[in-house]
Amino acid sequence: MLGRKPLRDQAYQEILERVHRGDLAPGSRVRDTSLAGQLGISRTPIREALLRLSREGVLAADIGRGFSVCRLDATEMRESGAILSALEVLALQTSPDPTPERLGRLTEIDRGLASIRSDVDRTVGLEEEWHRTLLLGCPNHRLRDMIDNLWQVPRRYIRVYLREAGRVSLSTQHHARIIEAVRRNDRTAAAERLANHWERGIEELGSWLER
Amino acid sequence: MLGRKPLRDQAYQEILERVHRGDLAPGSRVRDTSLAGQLGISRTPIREALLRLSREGVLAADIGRGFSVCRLDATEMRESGAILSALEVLALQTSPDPTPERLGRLTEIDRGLASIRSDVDRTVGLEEEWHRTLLLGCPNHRLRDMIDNLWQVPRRYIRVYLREAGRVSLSTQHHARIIEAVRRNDRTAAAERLANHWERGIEELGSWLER
DNA sequence: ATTCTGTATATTGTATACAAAATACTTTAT
DNA sequence: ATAAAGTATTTTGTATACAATATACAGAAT
Repeated sequence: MLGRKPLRDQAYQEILERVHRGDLAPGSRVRDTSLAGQLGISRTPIREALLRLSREGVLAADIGRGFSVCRLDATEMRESGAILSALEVLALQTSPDPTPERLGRLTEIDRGLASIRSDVDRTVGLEEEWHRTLLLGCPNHRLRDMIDNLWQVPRRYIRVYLREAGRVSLSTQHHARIIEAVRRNDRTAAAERLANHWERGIEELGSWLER
Repeated sequence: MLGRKPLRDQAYQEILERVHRGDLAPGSRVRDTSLAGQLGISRTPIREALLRLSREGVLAADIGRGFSVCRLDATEMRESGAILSALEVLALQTSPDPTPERLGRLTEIDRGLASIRSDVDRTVGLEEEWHRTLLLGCPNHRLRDMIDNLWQVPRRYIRVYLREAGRVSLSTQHHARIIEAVRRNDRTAAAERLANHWERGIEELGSWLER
C-alpha cells in the first residue's frame, strides 16, 4: 500500500511489459515465485495480476500447473481483431464530431508514424495512440475501457510482426482516408474505412502468421 | 483444490448468485472476511473472485476500502447494452446458417417464455438461453466467451425490472421476427432485427430506470 | 443536542506458512 | 546407455499472520 496504487496494479503493468518486450516469451511458464522475487514483493499481488492477465488473454492458466504466456496463434489474432474492429466501429459511430484540435493531433501522430525507420516500440505505441485519439470523444466509457483492454492482444501480434517481418508500419494511408471522412463529418464512411483498415491489418498479420 | 475446480471459481459463482438474488444489495459493501466465513474458505480465493467481479463491472473496488455491489445506473446499462448488442450482431453475422434443430430449440424456448406467468428467474434464464442458442454456431470462441461474460451486467437490470416493474417478459415477438429472418438465411435482416431488439430493450429498461 | 476528537475495533492489502500436486532428479534394472 | 520407479525438490492453491488504514464508538467541548 505504499505507492498509492495497489501492488497488484504495478505488478500487472510490469509483467505485461515483460511479455511485450519478449522478456517472457510465448509459451514459457510464468512462475509467481520467481516474479515475486524479482519484483521484491510477495506472491499474493503477483497472483492477482497473473489472474487478471489470464482473463485478458495474455496468459493461460492451467489448473494446478500455473500460468504460461499464450502462444501466438493466427486464429486468436483474427478473433480478437474482429471483436476490436466491431467495437472501435461502434465507438466511432456513437462519438460526436471530433474537435479540430483532435483532428490535428491525429495527423500529427501520422506524421510521426511516417517518419519512423525501425523503432518497433514507438511504431506500435503511435499506432495505438492514433486509435485511442480517434475514439477519445466516445461517450461510452465502458466501451472505451474495453477497447483499451482488448488492445493488449493485437499489440503483441503487431509488435512481433513488425520486428520479425521487418515491416515498418501499418499503412498510414488508411489513417489518412479515415481522417478525411471524419473531417467531412461523414461518420458512415469513416466507420466503413476503419473496419476496412482493421480487416486489412488482420489479413496481413494472419497470412504472415500462417506462412 | 478439493472440488476439482479452483475455489476461486466456486466462490465467483456463489457471490454472483448472491448478487443476482439481491442477497447482496446494490450499493452494499462486500467484506471478504464475512464471505470467507460464510463459505467456509479462506479470504484468498474470495478476494480473487471479488477482483474478477470488479473487473466485470458487477462490483466496484475502491482502493483501500474494499468492494461494494455496483448500484444500478441507467447510463451503465445503456453502455453495456450497446456493447453487447454490437457484439451479438457481429456474432450473428459471422455465424454459419444454424441447424434446423437449433431453430427448433429457439422456438421451443420462446414457447417457454410465453407460458411463464411470474417466475423472474426463469424468464431471465430463458431470455439469456435464447440469445446463447442463437449464437451457438459462432466460430469466434473468444467472442462467445466475451458475450457470455458481458451478459452479467444486463442480467441484473432485467431481473430487477421484471420484478419491480411487474413486467412478464421482454417481447417474444421480437424473437420470432429474428428467427423468421434467420430461417430465410437472411442474415442481414436477422442482424438488423437483433440490433433493434436490443435497442428497444435498452430503451424500455432505461426509461423505467430514469422514471 | 451536535460536532469534534481521541481511542478501540474492524477491514483492508500484503506477506508468509503449509499441504497437495507436479516436476526434476537419482538410482536401479534391463 | 535407456527406461522405470521411487525419492527429493519446486510450485502451486489455499490458509493464516501481520502491519497500515479506515470505520465505529465514546466522551468532551460547544
